[in-house]
Amino acid sequence: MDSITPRRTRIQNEKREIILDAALDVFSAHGFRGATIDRIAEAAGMSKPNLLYYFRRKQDIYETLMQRLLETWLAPLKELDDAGDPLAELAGYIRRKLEMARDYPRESRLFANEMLRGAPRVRPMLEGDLKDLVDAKAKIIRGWMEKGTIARTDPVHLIFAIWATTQHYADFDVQVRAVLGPERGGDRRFEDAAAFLVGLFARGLTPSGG
Amino acid sequence: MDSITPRRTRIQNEKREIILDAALDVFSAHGFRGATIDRIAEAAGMSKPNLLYYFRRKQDIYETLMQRLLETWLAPLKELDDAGDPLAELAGYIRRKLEMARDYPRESRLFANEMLRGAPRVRPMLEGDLKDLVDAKAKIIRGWMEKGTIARTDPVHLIFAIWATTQHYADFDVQVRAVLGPERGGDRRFEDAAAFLVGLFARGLTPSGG
DNA sequence: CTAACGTTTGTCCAACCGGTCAAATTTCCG
DNA sequence: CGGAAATTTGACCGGTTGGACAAACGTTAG
Repeated sequence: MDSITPRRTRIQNEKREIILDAALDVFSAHGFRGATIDRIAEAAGMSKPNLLYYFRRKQDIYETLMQRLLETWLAPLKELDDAGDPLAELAGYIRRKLEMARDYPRESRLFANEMLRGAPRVRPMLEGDLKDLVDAKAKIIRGWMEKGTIARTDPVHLIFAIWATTQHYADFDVQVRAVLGPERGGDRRFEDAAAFLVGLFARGLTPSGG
Repeated sequence: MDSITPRRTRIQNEKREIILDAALDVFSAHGFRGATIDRIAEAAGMSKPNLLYYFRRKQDIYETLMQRLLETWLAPLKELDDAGDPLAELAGYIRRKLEMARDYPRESRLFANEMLRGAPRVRPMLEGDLKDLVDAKAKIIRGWMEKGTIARTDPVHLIFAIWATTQHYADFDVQVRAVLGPERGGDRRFEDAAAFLVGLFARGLTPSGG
């Protein structure tokens, strides 16, 4: 990447943050094509040309957003610790991912949308950084399996399952709420999900016999 | 709904199918806004006005598609049988859903996209038919739990987990392939996923003790 | 104060897009 | 065959959208 970091004024830093936050709203709700510069500008409380003064093209906003997203997205997995107790480590990972689904649903949906579209803007990083990280963590998990601390299964598909089940609560939020109904679909739903998922994976990963 | 079924000629039936298939391609790849009538018409091998002769508005195509999708989407869950062996029934359900992710990825992505956008066109049915079906099947699962055949957990979150893990292989296909790499990301991936998921849920649902 | 620089906006434009329409062509059926 | 109905298309239209631009306005350092 470019090593030149453009000098930015105080106002530039502030406004860029405001724009990025507004853009996250709009992009995550409507997708790249569905989001218009006008809407983002309105959400950011400024005129369209003013917004375009800070980001020259719509793509630039989206790419900046995506770049940041990817960093924060991998953070929870990075914390998975070889030295910790396997089941506790995995339970902690599930909880962290679920908290991200709860606290950063916009980011989750933005990411999901990019994947649905075939990851046109981030495929190289999926095959690079992401694959490397997953491989490294899969190795740790495989180590635990070989020691017999957890049941023997496919570590990569296990990671997929954790991603899928946790992100589901952000990406398919409407469906989750609709099916759970007004009571169980309220704030409780993340605690219920955490209890269920931690239980499911714990039992699913407990070594069967000897 | 309208009880009047419009009379259609042979050509109308054929062309409408061609259009719907082309539209499924385009909508599932680009979303509603990202899909243009021109692209759908091109994919269907006809001119734009010709396409609009069969479907007067873009929305009509989308809604027809969505209506059909919902029917086929719920079919696998409907098959869940009270009288069958609980673990075998659930394993069968997982396999069926995974086969759908493999054989109908466009439908899966179209549905995922609709959910991501907040289900603007199908929310009523989520709260109606879908909720009813899930409630009914959750009752069956709860029955099995009370009989002690499977472990006691939340049946609805269990269904969510099955949906999430299976659809993941269609919706996040790019990511799955990228992380698995060229070898394990080939045709094998669905068999590997099936083996992993059936195992995970089987162990996760086996009653712990007495 | 003032010149230079940073910020903001009204106006404009070309491309795109959903949809219309009338005219041309093809299919169907007696 | 022949005419009516169904099908197909080129041309067109109005609205939207991404983005350009220059002029106006604000800020700040010397």
